[in-house]
Amino acid sequence: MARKKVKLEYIANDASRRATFKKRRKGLIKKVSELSTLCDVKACLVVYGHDEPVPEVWPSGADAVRVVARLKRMPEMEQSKKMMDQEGFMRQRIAKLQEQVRKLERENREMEISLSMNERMLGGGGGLEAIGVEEVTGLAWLVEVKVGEVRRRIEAMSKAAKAAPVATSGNPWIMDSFFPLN
Amino acid sequence: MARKKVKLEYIANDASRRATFKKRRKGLIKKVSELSTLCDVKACLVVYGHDEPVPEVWPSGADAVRVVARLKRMPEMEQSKKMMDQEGFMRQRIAKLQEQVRKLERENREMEISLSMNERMLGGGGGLEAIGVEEVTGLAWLVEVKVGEVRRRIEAMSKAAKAAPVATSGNPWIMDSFFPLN
DNA sequence: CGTGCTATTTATAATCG
DNA sequence: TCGATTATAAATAGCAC
Repeated sequence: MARKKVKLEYIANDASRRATFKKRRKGLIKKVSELSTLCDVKACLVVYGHDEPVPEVWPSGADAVRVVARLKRMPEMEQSKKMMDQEGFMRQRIAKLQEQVRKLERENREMEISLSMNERMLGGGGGLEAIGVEEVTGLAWLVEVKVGEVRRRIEAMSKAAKAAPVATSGNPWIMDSFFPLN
Repeated sequence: MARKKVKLEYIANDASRRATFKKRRKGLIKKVSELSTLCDVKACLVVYGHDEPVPEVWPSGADAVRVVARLKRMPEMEQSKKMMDQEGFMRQRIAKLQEQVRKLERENREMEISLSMNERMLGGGGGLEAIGVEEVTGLAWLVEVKVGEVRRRIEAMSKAAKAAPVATSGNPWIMDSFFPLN
């Protein structure tokens, strides 16, 4: 933004790129802090330098880093969903298990609702751009519970598989069951 | 940065603050993406809006959030019917089923506790401001830990499967792809 | 409340020492 | 390579609808 308009693409020239990086990162951090001050909102910026071992973080590291780290891992979970998804492994016996689990899940859900931590999020159906502090807090617990359920199911599956392996034609672990796309 | 120089302090005027927030957050996100593009560095920005139910996250904030939402939405688990089961695979699973049910029931109890804790945090008549980055971070960390547990569980299953192979047409067990360590 | 539209303030790309 | 300088590109505060 100065003597010349810059194209939005990778700056090949090494020196220029590094200079630009330093300047812009500095400006960015300033901007974030300003926004936070002016509007009193929580915000976090993390910038990993190519050669720098420790990323630049605002505000003071630890906390922000963890939050961001977690956030960045979420997409991986999405991948995990696809991974385990394949074609039938064990299909019919679990019906009853499902029933009971579902029942318990329903109870869980009712509690969740009672916590009123989500109609907004779930309501959008997909227009989720961000999570508020309240939502994150609520979600943390919710996720914990859900993850716990999944873990237990997996445990059961593991034991079952060891006890009586079965030949399958496809990929057995249909994770969509755990992480439905919709 | 315009008609008048702005003081670096909380903007008391509600309307002005909101307007400024929207404008600056937008600009900030643009800046982050530009830096990332120009210098090819990893960066992440998270902005929690006060009134905004949804915080803005860059990059792929939407995706991350969507995943969480999906977890939360995990209601019916209809597809889970396909999940396990193949040909009479788990038969005496009832026992384990019951065991799982017990565990889920325990979870319900735990959740009730969580619920009360959560209410306390969220309570106070909209005193959401009371929730600091600390709390959110802690919860986020908890979730991360839980997710890690599941991942390890799945890895263990993967090894077990290799030890006692099951005929498959694909290559279902590349868990590292699903749960990259990094 | 959101949408534009300037007038100015900032952020910076290029340059210089 | 690193600041300091400067000419421009961007961002945006205050207004008008």
